[in-house]
Formats: sequence, structure tokens, C-alpha cells
Amino acid sequence: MRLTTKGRFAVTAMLDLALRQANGPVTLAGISERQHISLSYLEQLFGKLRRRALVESVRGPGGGYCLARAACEITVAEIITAVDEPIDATQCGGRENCRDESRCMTHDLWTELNTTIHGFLSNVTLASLIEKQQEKTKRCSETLSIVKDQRQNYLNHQNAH
Amino acid sequence: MRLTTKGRFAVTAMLDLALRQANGPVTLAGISERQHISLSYLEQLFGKLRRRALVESVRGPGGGYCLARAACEITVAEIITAVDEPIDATQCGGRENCRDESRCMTHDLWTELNTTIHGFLSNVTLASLIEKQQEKTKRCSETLSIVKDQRQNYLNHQNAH
DNA sequence: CCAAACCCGACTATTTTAGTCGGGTTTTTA
DNA sequence: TAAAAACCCGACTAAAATAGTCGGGTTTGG
Repeated sequence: MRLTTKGRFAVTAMLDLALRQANGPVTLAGISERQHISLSYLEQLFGKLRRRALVESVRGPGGGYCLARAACEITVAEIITAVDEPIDATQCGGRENCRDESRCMTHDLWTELNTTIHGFLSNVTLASLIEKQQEKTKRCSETLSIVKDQRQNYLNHQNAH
Repeated sequence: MRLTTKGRFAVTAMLDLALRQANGPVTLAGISERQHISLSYLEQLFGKLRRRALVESVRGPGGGYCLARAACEITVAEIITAVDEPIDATQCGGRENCRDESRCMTHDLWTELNTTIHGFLSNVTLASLIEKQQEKTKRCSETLSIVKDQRQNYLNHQNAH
């Protein structure tokens, strides 16, 4: 599993899609504008996402893209592997380079690391990302209202004098 | 934390060093030969490893490199960050690219992923890699001796006829 | 003093990344 | 039915990163 900005762009774009698909298909032009990713680049990415059945396209005017499944059924791991194709993880896929004692020691290490990364990203869905963000926004506005209350109290107090 | 072949080479080389340092400093020429990594490339890597105080050098004939600490005190994470320098993890280190709602959502994700990877690799030391390998070799030779026993039994049985 | 080793900065070929370009095709709507 | 909005797609390309090489040092044991 490779980790590049391509994968990050794809996750960002999918998130934008997830947040807006309520009112029908979302256009790439819109995503491009909001997320500042070039249209042609998005076309490339969404071509792959469609082939991997993570999104569905609607052609013609009024068209765009929708998630192919519910946001809670799409993991970040899937998005990343869709756009950053395989290219084998541990390099020495049985061939060369692996030598002597050091061979299997590092080999196993990279395999385990890959499993770890993949496991982590498989546990994160678009829905869970959105949810986590909403929690944070909520806490933020709660804090804000507390601050406002305190300010009001202070002003009331001042006026009393 | 970046994961490149440079980091993998460094780990392999350090492992070679850990396994051989018992009889004094290990030369890069030796590591180069055993692990098939070019001498000049090793010099580059060990320059960085030395500056990060993971190895110590002994100059002049009979010289070479030693681990600067015990093998159980050197983690894979340290080796990798020593050779693959920083370059910020989450890209948008506060600047640009991060926009609107999608901003913090993906941002936090990459930060957490980095923490996960770093955590994993910080728990792996040179010593633990060697130990794990030895266990495996041991299990291997046990299996081998069982197979040999069975073969002997079979042959004895044949001779009885 | 010489050879074995480390030391180091500058250079370079290759690959990958990020993205453009120029053409399509499909479908809605006026 | 024509125009326009959208997707579709392969080929190309500039820039950056990677994975090294090269050519000179310096240090030190014998």
C-alpha cells in the first residue's frame, strides 16, 4: 500500500462527494472548484474509482458522480488502493535482493507493517470521518456558547455597578 | 515518516552490522558484499546514521562501524527517520490545500496514520528482529529433525521385511 | 609512508508524480 | 435536432524524488 498525495486527493474528493450527494449527482467541476484539484486530474482519479465500483457516474447534463455504496461501507483503504495501484508491497516479492540471514527478517517486518497500515485504513470509512468531524464542530460550538455566556455574565455584572 | 527502499536498505545494513559486530568494527565493504548494496550508497547512509548517533565509526585500517548502543536500544523507526529525513508528514502543514469542511477531516486522518506507523516501528528493535528470526530458524530445525526421525522409522520398517 | 578504511559534496540517470491536452461519447433540454 | 453539460480516455509532459555514482578528500595502523 502506497501513500501519496494522489491517494490523499482521492480521499478528499470522495469526502466532498459524500457530503453533497444528497441533492443528486455531484459534478467533478464542483469538486474541482471546492477542493482546488484540476478537473482533468479528477477525471483520471474518478475513472479508477468507477472501475473499482466505489462510485457510479451519470452522464449528460445534470449528471455527475454518486457513491456506489453507503458512506459507512466505503473505507479509506479501498479508495487509496483504487487510485494507487498495487506495485507489490515488500519489494523483493520472492526475487533477488533478499539474501542470507537478513532476508526474512526485514521481509517479515515490511509485511507486518503493511498489514498494520492496511488494518488502520480499513477501519476508517467515509462515514466515520464525517462523524468525527461533526463531533468536533459540535464541541467547538458548545465551547463557543459557554464563552458567550461568560461574557454575558461579565457584562451584566459590570452594568450592576 | 516516509517508507522508501533507502530506509529498507538502512535497516538491512544495520541488521548485518548488529549480527557481526562481536568481532570488532564491521567494514562497509563487507556489508556491501554481503547485502549487495553499493559501497558509495552505504557511505551516504552511514554518514546519516552516524550523525544521528546510531553508529560509531573507527577510522583507519581495521576500522569500520559499530552500533552506538545495544541492539535492543535501536528501533527501526530511528533508523528510517535517520536516513529518510523529515519533509513534514501531513503535507498541508497549516498552509494552503486544506479547505472547507474536508480540511481537518483528512488532516487528522493522516496525522493518526503517521502515529500508527511510527508506533509500530518504534516497537521493533534490531534485537527483536534478530530474536524473531532465531525462533523461526529453531522451529525450522525442529521440524527438520522430526522429518528425519520419521524417515529413519520408515527405513527401519522396510529393512524388517 | 602506504594502504585500508572512513568522509563528503556534487553530480546524474531513472522513475514517479501530478497534471495537461485534445480529442471523443452520452444525454438532457430548449 | 442542436447545443450544452457532463463524463470518458489515452497520450503526452514538466517537475520532483529516488537511487544511486564519482572523484576527490582525511585518518590511522602497521
